[in-house]
Amino acid sequence: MMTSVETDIHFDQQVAWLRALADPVRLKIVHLLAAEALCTCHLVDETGARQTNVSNHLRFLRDAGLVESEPHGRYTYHRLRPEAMNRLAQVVNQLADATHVVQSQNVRRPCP
Amino acid sequence: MMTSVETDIHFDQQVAWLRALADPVRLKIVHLLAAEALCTCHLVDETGARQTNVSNHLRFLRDAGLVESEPHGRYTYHRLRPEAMNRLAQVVNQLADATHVVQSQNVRRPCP
DNA sequence: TACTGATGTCATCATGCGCTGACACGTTAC
DNA sequence: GTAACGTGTCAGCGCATGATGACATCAGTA
Repeated sequence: MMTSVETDIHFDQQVAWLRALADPVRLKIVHLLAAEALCTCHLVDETGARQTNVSNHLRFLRDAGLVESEPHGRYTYHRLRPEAMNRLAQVVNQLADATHVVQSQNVRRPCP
Repeated sequence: MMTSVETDIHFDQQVAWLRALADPVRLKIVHLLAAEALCTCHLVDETGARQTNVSNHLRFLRDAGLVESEPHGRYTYHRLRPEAMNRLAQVVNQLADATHVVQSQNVRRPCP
């Protein structure tokens, strides 16, 4: 049984993940990284965004826990973190599943 | 084989869904609606937000295609749209699955 | 060693987002 | 019919977000 603090932390984590994905450039980056690990310069080419902007977005994604980065000489490789992507998928799946139950059984709270 | 236009529409739809969920109040509303259909007044009570703010958020969720609303006398019931939640879940699942492949096979693009 | 290249940090700015409150409109209760 | 209630729209405001460019730092090359 989750306490209120644990629930809040988990909820805030969900918001952070979703915010991270809610920007077009960042979502594009995540789609690209879902196919292969890439350097910043690859992401700059693929997205068409300025290098500094890509760097800012990657910072955001890292802070949200979705991406990890690793220096490789003068280059930096970025990849998605599977466990974070999994947990996000779990949340969304639970919402989608619950939505079906609510609809099929027409669950609703009575009006006051 | 999707054309570029179809891809863009689909991508924009993803961004719209994610933006809809990326606000704390809206995510809270979605969690609540995943449990049961609710009136605006219920959502006002549960979220603690102003009625007009809840109304604004519901407009946003409807425009994103995640929620549908239906008048019920002086009340309005809101519910999540299962097909939209499903499609969102699919997108996130695909990203999570692909992430595992990239990691287990260490797929990466060579540096320039 | 000097120069080039990749990348991240910092500061700044314009725009858009989220919140608020007045108000209009439809429904319900008396 | 009138008043109360529920809700959505509109307009306005303050702040956060996303983009930009200068610059610093580190790695690679000649």
